[in-house]
Amino acid sequence: MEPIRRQQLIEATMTAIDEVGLHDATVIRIARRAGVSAGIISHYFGGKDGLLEATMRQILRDLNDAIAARRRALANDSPKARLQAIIDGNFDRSQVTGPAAKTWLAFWASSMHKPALARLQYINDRRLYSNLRHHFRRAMPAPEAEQAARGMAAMIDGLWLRGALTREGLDATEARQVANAHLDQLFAQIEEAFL
Amino acid sequence: MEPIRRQQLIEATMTAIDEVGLHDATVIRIARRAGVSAGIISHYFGGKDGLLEATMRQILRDLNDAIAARRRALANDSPKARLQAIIDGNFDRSQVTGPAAKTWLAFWASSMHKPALARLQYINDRRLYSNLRHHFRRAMPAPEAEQAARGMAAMIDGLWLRGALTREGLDATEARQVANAHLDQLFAQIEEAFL
DNA sequence: TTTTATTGATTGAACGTTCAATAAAAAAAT
DNA sequence: ATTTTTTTATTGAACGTTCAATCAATAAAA
Repeated sequence: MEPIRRQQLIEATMTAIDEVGLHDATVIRIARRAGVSAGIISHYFGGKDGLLEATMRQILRDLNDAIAARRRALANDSPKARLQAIIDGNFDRSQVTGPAAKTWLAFWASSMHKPALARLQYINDRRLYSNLRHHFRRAMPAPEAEQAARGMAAMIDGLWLRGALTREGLDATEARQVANAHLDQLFAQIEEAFL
Repeated sequence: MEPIRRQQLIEATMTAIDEVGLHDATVIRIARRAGVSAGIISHYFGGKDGLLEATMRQILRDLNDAIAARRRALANDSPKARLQAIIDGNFDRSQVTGPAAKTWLAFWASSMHKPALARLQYINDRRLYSNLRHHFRRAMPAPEAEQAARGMAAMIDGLWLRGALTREGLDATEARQVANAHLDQLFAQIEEAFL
């Protein structure tokens, strides 16, 4: 029963946050969404905070899985192909649906004052930046690679943030297009520097 | 008295949100910060929501003032110079201090489910995008200009978001450097296309 | 004296958590 | 195979807390 209930409650949490925001996503509302009673949340997650943390972990896991899948599907492992896989993974379907997107943004804001969430947030931020820098580093000098990684990380998060705020949600195709155009520019500039 | 109290309470709101987050920024906490009693908030702002909306308006006004000031200080009005003014204005001092940055991010998340804040948010987003597109449009064809504007807007917001989440706060100098490097690339590519 | 500004105790609503009671399932005993 | 016992899963009312808003009382200013 436990794994089933946990999954149901995590999904209900995302749905509730998508519908009414983190502040109004009460335990009763979440429990009703999942078709159970409020008390069960404390039973399986120790309390509301435990459920919220588990929900954020789920979202981060989904994101990493999406990126890993794209990497595995790669024919070559050129720096540019690897970077494209990271970009595409970040705009993977599981990440851009309303519930996941709004839940993530809610956690982003919340993590500023909740150490447990801040830790998860920090690890994920660093991983995105480190991965980007590592692959840029194979194609350009270190200072340029670091700047490129910072810019690309910001653009990905920014596209994602702006998408979460629009009524229609994020257009993943368009977001990929913008980010990949930027990637093309960075690599076009490298080739030019070698001529 | 009214303008003084309003200003005090708005500043106290940002400080409180910076310290404990939007959720725990209660009227009593804000009032104590401002050195007044809780009841005065309803008296001057009609309630807590009114105070929050006024605080967001203040932040957006400060941002627009910063951008306008940079534009006025401009020697020439070339597209690139105008775009640089927008970038610099977005990382102006008043925007990158802890209180303003965290308050803004808190409102960003909150605006997903509060129509009053969403309206302010939407207007500001559109203005940034429209301004960027307008100036890019003077230097490149429309489709490219739109894509460049989307990418630049995302990068600005992303740098800003990532800065708000780091413990040390946003490094404005570094953020400007990254955004301006991207701008240089966009313009370098234009010149190349004309050769 | 009249108007304006401010207080802070009170009120009612809503929240998360707890826990005794109960239902369902599994195991053991007959 | 049937009954009894034990364990596991779940409920929802009750509890204590916290919040924003209210408003009669008071102080200050005009």
